[in-house]
Amino acid sequence: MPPHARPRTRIQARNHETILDAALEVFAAQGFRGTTLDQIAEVAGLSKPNLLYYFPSKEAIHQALLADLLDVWLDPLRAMDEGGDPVAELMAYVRRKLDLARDYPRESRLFANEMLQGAPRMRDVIEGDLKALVDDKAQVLRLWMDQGRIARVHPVHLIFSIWALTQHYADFDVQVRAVLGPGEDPYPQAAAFLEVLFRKLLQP
Amino acid sequence: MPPHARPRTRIQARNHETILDAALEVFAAQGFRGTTLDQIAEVAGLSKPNLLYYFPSKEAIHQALLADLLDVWLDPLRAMDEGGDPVAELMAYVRRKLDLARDYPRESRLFANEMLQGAPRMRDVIEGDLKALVDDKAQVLRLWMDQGRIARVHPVHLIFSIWALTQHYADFDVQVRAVLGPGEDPYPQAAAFLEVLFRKLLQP
DNA sequence: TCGGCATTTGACCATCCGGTCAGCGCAACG
DNA sequence: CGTTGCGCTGACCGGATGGTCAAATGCCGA
Repeated sequence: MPPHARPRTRIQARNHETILDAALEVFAAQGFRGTTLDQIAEVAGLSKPNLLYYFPSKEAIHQALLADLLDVWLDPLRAMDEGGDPVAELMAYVRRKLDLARDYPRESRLFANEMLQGAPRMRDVIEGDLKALVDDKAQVLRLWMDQGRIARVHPVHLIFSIWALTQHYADFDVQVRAVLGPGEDPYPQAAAFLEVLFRKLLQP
Repeated sequence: MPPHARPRTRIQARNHETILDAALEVFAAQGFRGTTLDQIAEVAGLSKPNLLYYFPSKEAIHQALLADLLDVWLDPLRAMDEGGDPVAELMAYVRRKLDLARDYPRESRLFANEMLQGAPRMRDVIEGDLKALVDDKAQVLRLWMDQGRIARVHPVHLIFSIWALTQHYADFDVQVRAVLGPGEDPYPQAAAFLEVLFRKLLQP
């Protein structure tokens, strides 16, 4: 019987991972509908029926990727500590988010694809966990603003701006590199630029 | 003979437009591979063979959309005038770009889709016209910085930041609205937020 | 009114796609 | 050494998909 539950043997663990990695590659670039099982199979170096031995359907592979995604994605925001120094906490968040964009661009693009399509498979999480977390952190930001420790701006749009500016480097990588010219590494420049931008913005 | 050239009669003009509008709708949400001619046909209210009477292929419809796109997209940047007041010019660019995101979100998403896929059908334009325009405007920005009229930051990343922050509201519309809560119009808030952000960033 | 061209469509085709299934090779174990 | 069950595959299926075509319909000027 196909192991549609969590991996149990070593072979299952390895192939599970191989398939998810290949699927991430293709889904991130082509979106859900644009991706075929054959493409995933080829990237994974496995046969199509073998894919379906480990996952019950294309849907299930996609779901598995999305399920893992949001946790990793929101971790840096969760780490923002009310007790720390406001500017330092926010700058650390920006830096971690930019590192995520650099180190996990495929995950960023998978997420972007889902958003572009109207989040048909993530609505619940977005309106639930994500909104709750943002509301929570927005309260922290408001507190810091009330205390005069950072400038008063719309706290949710402040968070949006961090998302937009960091994910842009992963999602629009081709454009960024084409415009900067070959040989330029965008990320150190981006880090320096965002450092200045947010420091100025937050200055009370 | 099918009019695969530019529209000549009134009917051709109307149907050309109807098809492109419907195609924009679907391509923007599903990407190129994820879109089917049947979907476009249904949105357009035409039969599939009729679509192919006006365009030789699905590719051709997509190409037609992309060809129109970049011009509209880059117009506000082109309008940035070396002779004007630096901060006013940049703020006007931000505002126009945000208006574009609000009024033409489908175009923004079509572009985003293309970028996510690695710009397979736009590489040339990106590396050619787009890069040339950005290089040109970056020179203007450097001049303004040399004159001490705006703060010194990486000019290309400054442009990136305008793109990222404005397009985010179109591309991630679902997320933005879900997090802000129902009934909130993101755009006035975004306009106010970006006004503050860029004014502070540009302050010498 | 009528001839001719523009427009539209139903039927069709080859290919692709997600998914199924019977069975093969093989290692573990009695 | 036979059996059992995991991992894997070739062949296949029904439906979707991009595209074709001959024929039907609509529109317009002479």
